[in-house]
Amino acid sequence: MQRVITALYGVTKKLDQWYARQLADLDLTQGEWAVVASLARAGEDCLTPSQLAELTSVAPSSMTHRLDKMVQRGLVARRPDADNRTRTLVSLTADGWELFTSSIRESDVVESDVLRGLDAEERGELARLLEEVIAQLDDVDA
Amino acid sequence: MQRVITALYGVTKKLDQWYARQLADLDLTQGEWAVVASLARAGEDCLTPSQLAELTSVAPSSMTHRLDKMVQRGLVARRPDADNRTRTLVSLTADGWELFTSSIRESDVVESDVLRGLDAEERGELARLLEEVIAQLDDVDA
DNA sequence: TGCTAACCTTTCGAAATCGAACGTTCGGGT
DNA sequence: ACCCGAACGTTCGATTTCGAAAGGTTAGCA
Repeated sequence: MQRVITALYGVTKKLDQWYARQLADLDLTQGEWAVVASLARAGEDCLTPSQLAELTSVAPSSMTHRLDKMVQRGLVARRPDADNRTRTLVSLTADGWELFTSSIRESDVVESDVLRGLDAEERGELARLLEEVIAQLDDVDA
Repeated sequence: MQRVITALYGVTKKLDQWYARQLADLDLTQGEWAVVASLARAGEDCLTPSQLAELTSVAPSSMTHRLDKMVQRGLVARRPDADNRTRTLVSLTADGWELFTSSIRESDVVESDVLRGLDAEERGELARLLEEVIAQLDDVDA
């Protein structure tokens, strides 16, 4: 079913363009936004650079540089883990949180625009099918 | 519906890993494969570097370098367009075609693996929903 | 014809990314 | 107590990518 894969990449390509446009206003890279969003989702728990690299599909060495920039900009903070001194914990600063909460509204608008063509039932069905595919892929990986 | 977007990116992320693994055997980048596939899909018609850049979501200047490497490797060929001399036409060489046809079988295997969890009807439904979303996004762009 | 605006490709410097190697630290085994 | 393998973050050099500017070509228009 080449058709499914083509459609999949078509949607994500469009979606990337959407996000790139929105993020340009915030002077943020998609990768940097992925870091902010990951940390926000983690909530109180901090994440390590390795975890962030894994979550955002990037090499650990790239994450080092990315975090350097974001620390310098005051969005995130690094601090050593008291329990395991090989680890470093990364967390959102107050500015980072503010940037997240202020831009999440825009993001909501985007998502509703993206899915405007589908009613609630169709959205649920789409999510279900995609999650089914993910589950299969997870099994194959393991 | 954050759930849909999350699932979407989840699938494409897994899918990218899949393709990266398969392509590693051919010593090909995903970007290079995208060029080969685009040219193959175009068939007899040649494509310009700009078109390839657009199709593969990359800057034109990046495509120049990418094509340099692929020409040197003998996968594609550049030749001037007789009708419009600002244009350059890119086409697959015999080696490029061979690489495409030989690897397309692997690709088919991958895709059937990816969608193993869905029956024919579900696949059709998934494709339909995704294409609906694309149509909406196209409208918004225009 | 001559001129201008637009387009296509390439070149160039800057930035991001990657893979490999390194130093440090943790945990298990002897 | 000691050593060794594994994990973690970082540094380094090489590769890839991007944005801006340059060079060359076409099409429209006076």
